[in-house]
Amino acid sequence: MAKKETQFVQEITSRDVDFAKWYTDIILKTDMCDYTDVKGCMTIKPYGYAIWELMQKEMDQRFKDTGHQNAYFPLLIPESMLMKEAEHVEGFAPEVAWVTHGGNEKLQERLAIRPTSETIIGTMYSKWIQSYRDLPVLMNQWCNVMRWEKSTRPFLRTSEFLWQEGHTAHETHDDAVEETLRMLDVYYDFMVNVLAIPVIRGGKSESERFAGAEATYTCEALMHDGKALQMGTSHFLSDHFARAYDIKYLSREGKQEYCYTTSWGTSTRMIGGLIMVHGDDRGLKLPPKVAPIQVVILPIAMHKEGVLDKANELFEQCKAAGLRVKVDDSEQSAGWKFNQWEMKGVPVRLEVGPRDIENGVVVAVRRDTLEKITLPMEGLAERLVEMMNEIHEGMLNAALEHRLAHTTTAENFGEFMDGVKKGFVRAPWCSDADCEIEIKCITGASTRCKPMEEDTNVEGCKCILCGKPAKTLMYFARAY
RNA sequence: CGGGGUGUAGCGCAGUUUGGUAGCGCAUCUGGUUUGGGACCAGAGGGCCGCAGGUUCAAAUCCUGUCACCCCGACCA
Repeated sequence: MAKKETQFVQEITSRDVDFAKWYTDIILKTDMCDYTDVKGCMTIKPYGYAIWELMQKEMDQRFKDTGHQNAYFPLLIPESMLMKEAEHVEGFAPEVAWVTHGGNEKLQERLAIRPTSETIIGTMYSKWIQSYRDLPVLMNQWCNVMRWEKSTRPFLRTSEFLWQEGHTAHETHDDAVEETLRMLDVYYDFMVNVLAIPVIRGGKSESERFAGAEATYTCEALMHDGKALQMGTSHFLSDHFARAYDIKYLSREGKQEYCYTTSWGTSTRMIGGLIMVHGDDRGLKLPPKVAPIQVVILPIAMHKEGVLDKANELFEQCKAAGLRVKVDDSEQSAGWKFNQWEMKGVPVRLEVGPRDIENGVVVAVRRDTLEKITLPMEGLAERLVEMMNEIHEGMLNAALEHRLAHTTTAENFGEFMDGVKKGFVRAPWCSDADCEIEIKCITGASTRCKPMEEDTNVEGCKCILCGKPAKTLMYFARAY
């Protein structure tokens, strides 16, 4: 017994001992991804990609439900096109990868590999939009983008990554703001109700804003090690890009007006968030809605008569109930399979052995609580469907509890310093960019967001660092 | 981009100081016994020692260059 436990520890580094090593152990050993020899790029293997596909499906449905359509725009952006919005260029220039040759010939104009598509989509929109009757334009693109990052980490920050970027154009300022917030809410709904990650919605500080945006809203999650992760952003671009890319329409009053545009995106980075929020020393822990396998059936002593048949019977029953289910009839010892599927994060494991068959029951083991529950075979699938919801709720609550336990409200700088070591810190802040930089230098914490669901009125309070009158309550944290 | 570290079988590593036939554990394959928390016995396969130059009779080992990855900073809409 003792020996077996030791062997397990050797396989995955303990989460509390070395969080970074634990993270890479999990993604490599659960077959989610692999490194390639291309700088900062990774291969997403079938198990990781299956999770992404489930995320895509859930998000895409939400985009459709809010009136958006999918489209596809080119990977390569001519340099001159990219250069039109000054602030945008300045923000992205350091991380753009360039195509300089076509075959053997040097190109007259370099082509940027898209770091994001505002510029090329803006260019297309200017051709497509003529009249207020064409508005709003609500499109989304599923694609890859490339940003030449200096340091990379699988899923969290890679040179190339998969994402979705929504781009919309509207008649009025208010319409665009409304869209920006609507999509933030779609993200929130997705993260809470699909990923079981309780995120904080809010506005970014000026310096953390998207290059060229008037306002950036974010969903911020707290990882188990107390660092924050920006899970998704929604930008109100005002008429900045419309002016740069000449997106104009003839108004109801017969005048040429600039559109107001938005953009919003989420990426495979969320997979990293999923791991770091829910995972434990046994490995991955997947919320049922994005688990490629929701129920794994393990026949015990499977060569004994009737065992495999019963397992397959249960498989059919679960499948008919709409569960993603698998029978593991591989020639491994039962103990090995237990650990393997726990590591892969499968929400429920069913054990079926001769003893169970005799008694007309199966043993179900929940991945989130490791609780063993004996269930009658009768009505099993229905019970499991319910259990999926219970697991989702359980995981969401556990993550929320962890977040609340690692969120402090700082009244002085000493409390701020202590709080930053633990997780989120709520503090009154002057909104000054220099003060923000200083806080980051001293504590390593950056501003995460001005929360939308909390009272941010700090009238009469002083800024946590500089002591000047505070303008707002702000969330701070060290971040990925 | 600075400071440190690592590249040897699918994974984890030894061997490098002092040049001399490529090693270990796990995994894999074959056959058999097993299976309720990481099973056992017997046998087998697997390598351009990151890549490119150089020194040498001889290089995983010494020298030069280069690439990639990891950690700490800086950077990161």
